Formats: sequence, structure tokens, C-alpha cells
Amino acid sequence: MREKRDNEPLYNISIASKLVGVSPRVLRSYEEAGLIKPHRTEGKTRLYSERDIRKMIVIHYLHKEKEVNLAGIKIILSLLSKGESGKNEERKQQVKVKRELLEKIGGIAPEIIPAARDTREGPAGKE
DNA sequence: GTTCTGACA
DNA sequence: TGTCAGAA
Repeated sequence: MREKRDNEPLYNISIASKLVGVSPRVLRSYEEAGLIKPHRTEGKTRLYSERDIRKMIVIHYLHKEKEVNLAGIKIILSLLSKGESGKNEERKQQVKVKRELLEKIGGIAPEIIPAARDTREGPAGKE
């Protein structure tokens, strides 16, 4: 269970970007894509929580290492959030649906994973 | 000085 | 994604 503490506004975009390893511009793009919603001060300055930081690190990994675009990451994260709540029986069903959906992603929406389309030639030695 | 939004390459 | 403008 997540502590409400993890959701406390702690870092400005400058510090958050260093913790995640990207530029402030990238963090703003994550927000534009609807992947995260940092707290805001009265002056509109973004304040990120520990939870936001962890989530953005995952987003960064999926984006840079797996080459999944932000729209795809949004879908993936929404699927991964399923089955985290509800009663055992309900959660069991959600997990089942999640597994099936994840299996189908490659078949019905390969566009979310550019690298999976043209395996023909891309920068050699990418493995 | 820092962050924000919008915009362009 | 980097960078710049103009405002806060």
C-alpha cells in the first residue's frame, strides 16, 4: 500500500529532472501526454512527489530503452494499474483481463512500439 | 535567477 | 527534444 507521504509535493522541476535523468523539457512533455500530473504551487510551478519521481523513471526507461512512445506508455501504465484494488475475486479477473490485453497489444497496436515494426534494419547491433 | 506557456526546427 | 521569447 502506498503511503500518502509518497504523494507529497517535494521537488521543483529542476531537481526532479536531475533525479529522473532527463531535462525539464522532457518532464513537461510527460505531463502534456497525460502520464503524470504534478502538484502546482499558487504560482503554477510544478512540484513532484516521490511517487511522481518513481513513475517518471519507469516512463523514461520505457521510452528510451524500449522505444515505446508516450501514448503507448500511457496505455501500458493504465493496464498495469488494473488489478491493484478491489476484492480478491474482482482483482483476479482484472489481472486476467490485463494479461490478455497485454498479449494482444503487439498484434493490434504495434504502432506503439516503433522498434517492433521494422526489425529489418535499424541501427545495427541494438541488442 | 527560475519556471511557465507557446512555438519552431 | 532543444531552445528561444515574453511574462510572472
